[in-house]
Amino acid sequence: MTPPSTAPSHVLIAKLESITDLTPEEREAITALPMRVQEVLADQDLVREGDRPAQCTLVIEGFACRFKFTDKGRRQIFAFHTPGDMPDLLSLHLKTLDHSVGTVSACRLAFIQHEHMRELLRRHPRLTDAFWRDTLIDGAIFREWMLGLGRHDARTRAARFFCEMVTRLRAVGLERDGTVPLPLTQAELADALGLSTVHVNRVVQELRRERLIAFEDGALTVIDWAGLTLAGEFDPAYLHLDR
Amino acid sequence: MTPPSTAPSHVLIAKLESITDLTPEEREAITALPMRVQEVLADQDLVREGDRPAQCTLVIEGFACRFKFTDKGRRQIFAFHTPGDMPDLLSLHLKTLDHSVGTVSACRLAFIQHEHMRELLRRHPRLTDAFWRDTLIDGAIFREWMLGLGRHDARTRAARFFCEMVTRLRAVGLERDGTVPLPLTQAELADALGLSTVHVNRVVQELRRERLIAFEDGALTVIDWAGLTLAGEFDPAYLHLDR
DNA sequence: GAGCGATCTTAACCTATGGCAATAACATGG
DNA sequence: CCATGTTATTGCCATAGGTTAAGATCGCTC
Repeated sequence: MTPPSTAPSHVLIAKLESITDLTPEEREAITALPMRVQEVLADQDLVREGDRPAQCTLVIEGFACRFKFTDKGRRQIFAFHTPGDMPDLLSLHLKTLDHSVGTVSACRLAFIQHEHMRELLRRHPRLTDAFWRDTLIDGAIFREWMLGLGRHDARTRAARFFCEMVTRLRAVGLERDGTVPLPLTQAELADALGLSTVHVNRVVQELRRERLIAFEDGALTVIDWAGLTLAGEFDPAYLHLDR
Repeated sequence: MTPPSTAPSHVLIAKLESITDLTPEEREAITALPMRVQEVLADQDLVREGDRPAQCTLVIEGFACRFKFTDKGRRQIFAFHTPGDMPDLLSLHLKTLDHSVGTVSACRLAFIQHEHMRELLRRHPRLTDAFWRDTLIDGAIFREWMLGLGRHDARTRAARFFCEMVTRLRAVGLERDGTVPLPLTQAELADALGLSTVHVNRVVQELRRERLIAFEDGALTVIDWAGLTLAGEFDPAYLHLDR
């Protein structure tokens, strides 16, 4: 992992500043937030459906996801979370979690007690708005995935997913010369796209064959952005990266 | 339509009290909220994707929905909204709408200027939490629909949808001896469930034949709640009706 | 009460995607 | 270097659900 040189709150500030603006005092208040930092291996559950957490999780490094199982054991992944995201921020207002949160890759995480979050928001109403806005964008992403799950075919769904991830990762500064970290297996992709692993494989290969993307070794490179956005009918408006 | 005897804010208070508790002052502040009431016919767009509304909509009577079209003209409905709901509350923090809102049936609506909402929330931080919580429950419902769209077959999806609507409408007092208003065409149902109208018809008839529901004339009656929840793998936890 | 539009229903046929199973390609640890 | 586990790939066949189109119903309106 990278050296712990960066304060854990930096990624959070960067994330918030990708969707809103912060005053120096607000940045300072966030930096002063008490956090417990911890390294977690890949594929670990952080909180489970039905839990009543007393703290929020902040992703500092690595990928996390939110998911739920069908009674028959089929999994749907609702969201992937990247550095700066708080996958269970909603636990602040929804006492018992209606889905699970887990790591996808090895992660460095920070845990923030609810009481500290509440204190921060009480003192800084504009931060309340910022975090609220963040959860609303979360919801906008859900809707966009719903549109895909309900009305787009497999290829379109995959293409738009790749578009979204590139756009989001770019917004928090994780793009390096056209390449973005995306440490997902095809099985995880399948659970997110509502497809079988076999069909994900077919579709990913199709996108590769069409020279739209390269996706290997946990990294995604867009070869043909115009082509990919066209294939995915992608319009980033729903990400509300207004800045 | 029913006589305008009830103040428009009453449904909003009832809705909020189904998910949180309010003090007398808070109820009063909501009642004092300036609203413009208006009747709207069925199938009218209220706001469209890309709009930048300066007001929020409150459903007083009737059904509204939120939706978006694919480039190829296929529609996905994200949510149905019932009396007490504010389908575009999110416009308070997301300047430009990423989806449209329209009426499903004829509706009585109230419009509240953003500035008045902001003023209310500034004065009553606990109401901020309540409305935030409401948008989070909104998100929880999206996730549940995603699980259905991605991982449940058509019959299960339909059954769980009917379970959800009954539960929600019951929570705001719209159930009358086992029957609930549900003025949706099968085409609208199809757009919500991510199916074709033909297949919705097949599945609805199946649920009727199994004597689980009656669904006609804009009303839904559950004949066999145990059977329906089983068919839909329905667990109302995600609705967070904790009260 | 004839005509019209919306909705629902049924049928016949078609296709995108799923399920299963075998194989390949790597990593990892001993 | 071998054994093992995970992930990716390929092929074959099965099926849920889509598509198209033709009625059937049921208000409405003129």
